[in-house]
Amino acid sequence: MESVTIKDIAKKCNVAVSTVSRALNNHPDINEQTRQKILKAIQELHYIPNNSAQNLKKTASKTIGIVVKGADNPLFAKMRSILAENIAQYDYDYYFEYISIREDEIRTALRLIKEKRLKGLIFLGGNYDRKLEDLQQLTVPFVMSTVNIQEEVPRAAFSSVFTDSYKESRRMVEYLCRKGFQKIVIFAGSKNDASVGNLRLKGYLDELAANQIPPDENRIFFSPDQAEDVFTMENGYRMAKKLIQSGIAFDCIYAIADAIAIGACKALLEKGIRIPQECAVAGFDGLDVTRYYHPSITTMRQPIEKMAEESVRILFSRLHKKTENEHCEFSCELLQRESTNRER
Amino acid sequence: MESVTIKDIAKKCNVAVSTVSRALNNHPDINEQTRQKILKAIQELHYIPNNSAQNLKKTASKTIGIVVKGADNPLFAKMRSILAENIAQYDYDYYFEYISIREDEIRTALRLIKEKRLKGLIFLGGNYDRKLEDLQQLTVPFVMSTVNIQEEVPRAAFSSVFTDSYKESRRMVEYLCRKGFQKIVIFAGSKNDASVGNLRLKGYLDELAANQIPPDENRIFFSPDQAEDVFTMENGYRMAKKLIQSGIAFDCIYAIADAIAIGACKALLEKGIRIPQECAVAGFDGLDVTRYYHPSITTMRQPIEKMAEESVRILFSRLHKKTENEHCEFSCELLQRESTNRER
DNA sequence: TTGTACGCGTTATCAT
DNA sequence: ATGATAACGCGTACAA
Repeated sequence: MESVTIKDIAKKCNVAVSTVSRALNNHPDINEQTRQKILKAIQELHYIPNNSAQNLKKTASKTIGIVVKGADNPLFAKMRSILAENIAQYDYDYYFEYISIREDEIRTALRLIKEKRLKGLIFLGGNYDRKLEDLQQLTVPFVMSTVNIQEEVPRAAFSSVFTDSYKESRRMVEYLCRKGFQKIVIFAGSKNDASVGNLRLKGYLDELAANQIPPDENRIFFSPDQAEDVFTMENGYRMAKKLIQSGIAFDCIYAIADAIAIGACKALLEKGIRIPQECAVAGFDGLDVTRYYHPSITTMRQPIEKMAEESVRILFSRLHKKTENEHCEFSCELLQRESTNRER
Repeated sequence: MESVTIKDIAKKCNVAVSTVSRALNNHPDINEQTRQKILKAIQELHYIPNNSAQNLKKTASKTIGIVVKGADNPLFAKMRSILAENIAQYDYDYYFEYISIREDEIRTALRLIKEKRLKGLIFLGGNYDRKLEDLQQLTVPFVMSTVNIQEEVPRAAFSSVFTDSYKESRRMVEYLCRKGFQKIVIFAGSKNDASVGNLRLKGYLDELAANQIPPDENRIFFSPDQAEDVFTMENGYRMAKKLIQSGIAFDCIYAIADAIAIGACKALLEKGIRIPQECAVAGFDGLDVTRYYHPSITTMRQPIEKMAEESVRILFSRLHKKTENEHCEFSCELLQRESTNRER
């Protein structure tokens, strides 16, 4: 049970703990022989430094923390590796912390700053209704990546990298209208959604209005209230079943997320409803699988690779050059695929 | 920069640090008034305990560590929540650590045991060629979940929850043979694979032999050597393209992972090759998306929910009842879907 | 080049 | 009920 500490190494080698510490941290002023002796002892006793003690002692570290909210979001899996690569290029370490949708990312961040002596932070995902007060507690530079922050919060209080969910949603609906679809059903998030789901719905409504298509409550399908189950294929599948049963007329389904779109496709195809001839389908986010589905699915791709790179760039610009907070908006890429490819 | 510590709280409240500590940790012997006063100060100053210091001081904790190797493996995403729920039922905390394929999970575990004063460990993913010596370093009970350990290692040295990749692979191939497929191509892992990929390939070869089908080197397609890119749709897509171009005759593709199967399906469908009429497709693991693909994809589903539950059960049996190491094998469920549903 | 001693923030063990 | 203090494992300033 009792694990081997730096003292055990020191004792075994007949040196002081400080000498062991020097050997560990590659200090220059140490005899090569004693260093080798110590390294050997470390090997033999399977010594591993206690990171808690290290962090407690250290007054600073070259570490960037990344708080990921929603570990199962497939978008974030890709960003992870890119963030890691880019941060490593600055000769910094990084530390990922995954939290669930229910946890408070600011609180998590505060804990990490203390615990790991972080130099900076990157947030992936999270709520867009943060208060200024919350943000001001953060004592190190940080970048909100793929998060929409409420407009009331002064932009000088934080950096961000984002896409405009509302605008891009309008773009998608504008494209669908241009394609000639008249009866576009939306598979939205839950009614109490305070995040991208709501913004995308708003974009849908406004763009329909702009195209002189009167809004129809029957064509809005809300997800169940459990936030966990919204971005799933099963959810899309169920909503499409309900739609088909309802008898409501439709020629296109616009899902606010790709997973929902895939579930919808399956329900349609099962019923022998052809895509896009009888019903088109469009998703959102640009998951890889939309390309490999058959038919391939039209989607609005978020440039997550570039967004990850830019997040790191902004953070280190703040860190090294003491620059002000920056905000960088990225445009989505409309990927026109088979699922909406119908001649007018 | 200077964060608020327990001393600051003590000073503000005119009490000793030990009193603050008592308030924090719900000690019984403390005046309710002073407790309230302290709690209020904590709120106001936004105090958060330094977890490193806590862990350093604590001699024990009620925490289970979970080392996840391969964060992007979609299988593990689901197990996460189930593990969390089950551990919480025992009134224990849990701590997830995600590591890449290249990192050493034993080393990570050793570090965590010290750092977090872990009571037990669960491993998700990881190599199956661990040595006894490695395992013996672990000073707390642990369960290898969804990992295959080399057979030379004495079973008394560890607990495990697993499916038999070799056997289940044979079952899949046996099913495909029974369905009457004669020219089954396998999309395998990389040539130097030392894990499930290799075992599934072996199962394929042996089962073909058992069905008097002579092995054909041309029907074995290896993935490129970069381990990162094996379990991807793109990999399956490319392999299928190569297969089609090669002119090799085939009536079925068996992919050692669902993602690979999906990529393969797309390549076939793009070329107008009908599934399963002209070529059947089968995957492995039981990802949700196989059900929603069109055609739905036959796969061998790992009962990950039950496996997660059992892992926790075994661990706490070891912890509480001091039981010996256990090994629990789970059977996969063959999900017969449209992609192989052809009349003989 | 190496050893001694202090402090990081917290909890536990004594006193009071 | 509360306060003073040692100890957790490590890094570092300073002394030797």
